[in-house]
Amino acid sequence: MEKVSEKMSLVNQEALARFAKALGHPTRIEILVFLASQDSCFFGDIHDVLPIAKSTVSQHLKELRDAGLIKGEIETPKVRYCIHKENWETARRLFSNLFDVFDGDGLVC
Amino acid sequence: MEKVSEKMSLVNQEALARFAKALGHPTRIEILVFLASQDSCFFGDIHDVLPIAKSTVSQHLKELRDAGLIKGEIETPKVRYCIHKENWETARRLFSNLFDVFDGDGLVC
DNA sequence: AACATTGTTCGTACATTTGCGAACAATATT
DNA sequence: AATATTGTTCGCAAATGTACGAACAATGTT
Repeated sequence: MEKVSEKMSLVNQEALARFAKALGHPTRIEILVFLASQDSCFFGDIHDVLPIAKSTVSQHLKELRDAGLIKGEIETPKVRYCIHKENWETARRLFSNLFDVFDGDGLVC
Repeated sequence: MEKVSEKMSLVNQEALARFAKALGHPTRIEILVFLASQDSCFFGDIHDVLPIAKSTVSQHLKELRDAGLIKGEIETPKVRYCIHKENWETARRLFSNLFDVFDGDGLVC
């Protein structure tokens, strides 16, 4: 394992990979986009726009929660989900740093 | 499945999820960062900086290739890998659009 | 022709992910 | 206390992902 460029140190690889993994399913992207575009975001609303079982929706939400991209809080008897603002910004920055690592003017195959 | 916001149409969800999935492993992030920071990028160079079997490295490279993030071309007897410039830009734009969908000034849980 | 170098592919083993329905928990309503 | 509502959790099955060493392919070198 060699030393890497300075730019690379801007990329927390483990954290980035974890965010990316959470984003790595179409349904989860769809959930995030829906959440990001909604003010109200109960579980039921999310389930209504997806063609899959509620248990599966719940599982995807759990993964997004575990990854830190969303938050869920109980408003009995419902659960309100929304983007986790701080971590969303962190993820944005990590991805931005990753894509900036490649200087497009360099050598290309 | 409801109609979604206009912003959402900027996010090609399938393509984005596919890129994200490819990015969803620390080793693949490491490979990409290494590639992006190198002019020369033979398979062996990549293998040298990773603590895993070459067959596993080859597999990760294949996934990155299949996702379109990198290109590999034979320079006998070596194989030169590098970032796939066009698709890299596409991915950058897709992620950027995704993260921009969330307007941080909206309601938060 | 044998051998070395460079990577890929194959076969295997194990872990993780995805998806579903059924069962469950927590609270509100009759 | 039975019922209804809202989501989560459980248990299962099938598919995918991860990692390794061995075998292989393609070329270059003795």
